[in-house]
Amino acid sequence: MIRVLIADDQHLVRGAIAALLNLEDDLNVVAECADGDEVAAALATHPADVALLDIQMLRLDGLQVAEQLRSTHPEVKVLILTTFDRPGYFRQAFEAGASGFLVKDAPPAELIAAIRKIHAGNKVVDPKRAMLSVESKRNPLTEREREILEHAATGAPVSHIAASVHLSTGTVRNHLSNAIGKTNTANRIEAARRAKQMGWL
Amino acid sequence: MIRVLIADDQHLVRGAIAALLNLEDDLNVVAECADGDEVAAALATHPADVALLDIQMLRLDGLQVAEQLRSTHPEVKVLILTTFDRPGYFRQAFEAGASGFLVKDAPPAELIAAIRKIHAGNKVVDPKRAMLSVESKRNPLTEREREILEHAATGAPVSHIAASVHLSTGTVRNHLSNAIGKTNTANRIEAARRAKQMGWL
DNA sequence: ACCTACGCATGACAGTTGTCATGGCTTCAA
DNA sequence: TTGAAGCCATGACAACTGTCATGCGTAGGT
Repeated sequence: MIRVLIADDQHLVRGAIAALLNLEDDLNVVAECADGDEVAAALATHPADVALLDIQMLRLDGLQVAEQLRSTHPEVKVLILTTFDRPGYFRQAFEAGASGFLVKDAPPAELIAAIRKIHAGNKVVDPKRAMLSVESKRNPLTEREREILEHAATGAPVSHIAASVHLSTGTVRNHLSNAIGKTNTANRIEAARRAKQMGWL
Repeated sequence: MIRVLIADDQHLVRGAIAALLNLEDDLNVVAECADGDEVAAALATHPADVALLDIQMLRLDGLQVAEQLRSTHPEVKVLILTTFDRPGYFRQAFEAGASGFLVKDAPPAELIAAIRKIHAGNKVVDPKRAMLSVESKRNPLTEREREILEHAATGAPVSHIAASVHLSTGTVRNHLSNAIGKTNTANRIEAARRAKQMGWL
């Protein structure tokens, strides 16, 4: 019997996936978490073999949880789930110690198969995605550029960004200009979009 | 036995919800659709009592399908499902003839209860959301403003927008300026975000 | 027929943004 | 120690953006 933990911020999806998995004779959902920061506590009372972690969670995202589990619960295998298939996620997932990576667009049978494979000690890798990942480069943005780009994504003018980061407007514009260059885009908005898409943000 | 159709572009979520519903003795998932434009065909071969429609679908979204079903299959009750709880969606759902509206964040039991209520001829309304909806105004944007704002959301410069809409740059800027005014924001980016949030886009 | 709302367009002005050159400061590795 | 890389800052220029006044045409409603 494979014990499964599910972490996903959408209650309905979480419950539905649990129902799906419990239909399998060899799978048993032992815990459900609405956010990443509940995972550790859940594992303490409900030990699991495989953790299904959604990337998009409010307080602590799936990648961070995976990173955490690697040291605190190395016996728990991690399968990262995500709604959006961004190139950077794939690499980040495995860097964080995950054993598998699956998009929510995949057929249910694939999820079930993936859980079994992972439990058996194998990695679950989509060849197509793996190829893409090789091409996608590592985050070229500096800490500051990331920080400022995040503010820019909200549409805030330079003056606001500068104020909230405690920098001069000139410096902010320099950082933005750098980010625009590195993302190969034409303005801060596209830069922010691209960076997010690449998983750099 | 209540026959249910599910339309959601994420295969895993679709299948999982189906599994969840099939656990109930009085519910039976008779069809699954990956996009809104498959619903009509599915209903032709698999008549259903209740249609679960996700708003976010690529080719034909849940609201459009609801609108369509109102005339072509008035006997099918519609329950709109959505990931994002935007004020405008709620109103739009009922304007499109839906019998219920549920966020994917709701507990699974609530979905099941909602389906039964709807099948019994009742409307499913979350009181909190209904209150919000009263306050939220109807879309004040004109067709053109919407169209241009959508382009602006991608970060494209005015010149690009103008080219792809076949207008002069001056006109585009006027439309944007109007949209910015109507959304009570400071620039096109914030305007686009606000409009999306309000369900105006 | 008249008013209103919408779409389209220009031109002009001020403000914001992207780029560049340049310089000073720190940290880290060769 | 020297150099590279990052961070911060100025100042200046060109380009882009938001606003406003003004005008014309078309459709809808009264």
